[in-house]
Amino acid sequence: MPAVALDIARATVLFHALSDETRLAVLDMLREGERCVCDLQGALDAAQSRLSFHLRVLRDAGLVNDRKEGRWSYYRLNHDVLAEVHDVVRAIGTEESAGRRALKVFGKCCG
Amino acid sequence: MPAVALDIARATVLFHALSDETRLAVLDMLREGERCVCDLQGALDAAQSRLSFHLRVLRDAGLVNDRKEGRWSYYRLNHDVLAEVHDVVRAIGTEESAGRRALKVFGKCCG
DNA sequence: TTGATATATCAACAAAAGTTGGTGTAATTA
DNA sequence: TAATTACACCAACTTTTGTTGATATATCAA
Repeated sequence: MPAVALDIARATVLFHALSDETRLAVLDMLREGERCVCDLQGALDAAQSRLSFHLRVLRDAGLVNDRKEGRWSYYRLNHDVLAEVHDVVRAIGTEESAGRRALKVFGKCCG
Repeated sequence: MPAVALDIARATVLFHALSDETRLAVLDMLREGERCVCDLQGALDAAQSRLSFHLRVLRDAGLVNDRKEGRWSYYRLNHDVLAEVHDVVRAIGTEESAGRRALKVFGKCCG
């Protein structure tokens, strides 16, 4: 019996959003902070509609938030949802044995 | 400049392997320990070739290891690779600012 | 040896995801 | 106001993934 139940449907959406090179490149850029679409476009050399498509996937999964200012849209990481992903991964590596939690990994960094 | 460089190609493979309900259900079962394919098949009610396909995706990504014994194949989680995923997620949520690492999240569980 | 079981793999097909080029709209500048 | 910019969204198409049913192989049991 798992220590923490996995919400498999939700996890699938999150991991799917993370499973594309363009989207990961976007997230990688957003590590440094908020960016407008035009910046991302320039840096990633992706066609505008393509980038827009990927940003929507990220936004729908909740991994990024956006904000409109004038004619620009600014995107930024949603750290809460990144933390959610983090927890999901941790849950997969955790089992319940003999009635109490046993961490199989992550000992170095997680309580 | 990111605190930890992301290996985007590798991360894509890992997240892709995690982005399917059947595969996550398999991993969820393996949290409790090693299982033979027949057990997984019974529990997940998946056609044999379908399950075999998904196990291969997981194995190719390194998320599970397998072992053959008689006519059974046993699969188990590869905790090292789960830890790798964990680190990737953590890296995405981490930025470098003013020359030193700044964790934006994960404060509760990670150093 | 014959037959059954466990599982991998393959080819054909179906479904989902990603790309491209175009259109629409709001904001901005000339 | 007219032209331009930033961006979302759509339809058609391409590519990638996943499913199904069949076949192949190894092991084990009778």
